[in-house]
Amino acid sequence: MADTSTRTVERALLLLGAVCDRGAVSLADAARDASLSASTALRLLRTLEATGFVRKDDDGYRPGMRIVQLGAQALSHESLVSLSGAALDRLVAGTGESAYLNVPADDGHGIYIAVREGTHSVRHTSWVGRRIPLTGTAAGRVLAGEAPACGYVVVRNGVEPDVTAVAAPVMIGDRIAASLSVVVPSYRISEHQAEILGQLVAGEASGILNTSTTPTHPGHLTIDGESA
Amino acid sequence: MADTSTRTVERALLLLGAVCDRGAVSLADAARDASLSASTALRLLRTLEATGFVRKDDDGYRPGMRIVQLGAQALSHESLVSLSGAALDRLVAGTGESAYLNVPADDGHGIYIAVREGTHSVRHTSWVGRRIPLTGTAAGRVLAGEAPACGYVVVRNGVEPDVTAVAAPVMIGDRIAASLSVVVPSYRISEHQAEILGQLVAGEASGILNTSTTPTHPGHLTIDGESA
DNA sequence: TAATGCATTTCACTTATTGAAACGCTCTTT
DNA sequence: AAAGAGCGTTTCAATAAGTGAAATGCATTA
Repeated sequence: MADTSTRTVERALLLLGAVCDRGAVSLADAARDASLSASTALRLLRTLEATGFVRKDDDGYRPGMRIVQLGAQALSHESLVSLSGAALDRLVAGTGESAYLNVPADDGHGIYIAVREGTHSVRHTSWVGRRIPLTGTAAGRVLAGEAPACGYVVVRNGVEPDVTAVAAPVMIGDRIAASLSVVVPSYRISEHQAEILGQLVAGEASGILNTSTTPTHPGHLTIDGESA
Repeated sequence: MADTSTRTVERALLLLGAVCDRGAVSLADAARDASLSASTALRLLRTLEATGFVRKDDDGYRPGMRIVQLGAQALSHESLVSLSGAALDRLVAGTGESAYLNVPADDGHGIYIAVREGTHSVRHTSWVGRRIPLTGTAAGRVLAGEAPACGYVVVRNGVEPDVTAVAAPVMIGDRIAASLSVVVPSYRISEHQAEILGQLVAGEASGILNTSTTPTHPGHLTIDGESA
């Protein structure tokens, strides 16, 4: 045994990842992806199939019901959604604008996994499950790892005209777990205010997975003479 | 080797399921859930942890980022959501009412994984990710396996007053994969019409995973003098 | 027809998994 | 305070279980 990991399980999970990444894989492709011999890959895929994590049809192996179930559970359960709830609430309370949490989905896209609508009567609106491209959006650029040193991204009038999005990464260790963002109608926010908002969002984002740091953000930001 | 399954992997996936089911488990609880010795459970959970499928915090083991990722991928990728897209569209086109797809989530609940809003100005509304109880809702009863022989469930004024829900199971083999449903404001649909709608929904539901059967549903249902 | 690629089965090798036992720890009970 | 119970963790010898090369049959392709 190498150190403290179970090779068989690692390989099976690798295969599971390969199947989910490509949507539909042949046995041979999956085996190549995971650098396994065909016989080993077959055996492991069969186990994954028997447990419902993948399913097999004419086009090869596909993600199965169980992974959808567990993913949906993890999505709705505590995990990031509940962990980020307080931060989202604070952002809405502090700015009156809509706040979102996104995670990477299939290649080139992310999805909304948590939503808090703003309190302004004119506000940005989206929904859980919505897909966004990784390019041209603030949240997308954060998920793509393009956040600059300052820790946040501001995109004015990107794929959605008239709106300004401010996003910051939620890190889990050294990986980007999600993007926390606030989206504002552009007419309501100056570039300077967007920078300040960026710092606020970045602060909240870094606090989400830090149970140690007590969230002591003043968290009040006045945009265009309106406060919350 | 028993037949054609890898015990180690099966056990690891069992643990993964246990963790996702409960949201947060101690090592001992997880081991009990999966009928494993503590040392084995520990080793497997560490492998799951190293691969990002679970994470460990002060409260025990929780679903990790990777399961959220893969679940989101499977959700957006082909899988049920896209497979059911055409059926949902047909239901909305044929009835003007909102149509939904639900899967089981954590114990006693299901969640919406696909949504098509109806075209009537007065219509039922929900969103992807929303949780529903398994009791008192048509979709829930379907997911709980309570669909009668006729193949669909009608619930009038259940947990949500004033609405009538009609749901049918989407089967994958002999298991219930999801619930397909149409939800209508009660004042707009008679009991007789609800039964007809039930047959329509049941027909669409059975067709979702049947690539063989060409979807040849007339699919036009007139409710209360309005047609789509 | 031959050649290539895939899915599948078999099987001897031995590697990697296993679970009981023991340890330190923190609570709770006596 | 001492004893007891439960948890997370580590160790280790036994052996159960996973491994991959090779062989097979079946499609496609040249």
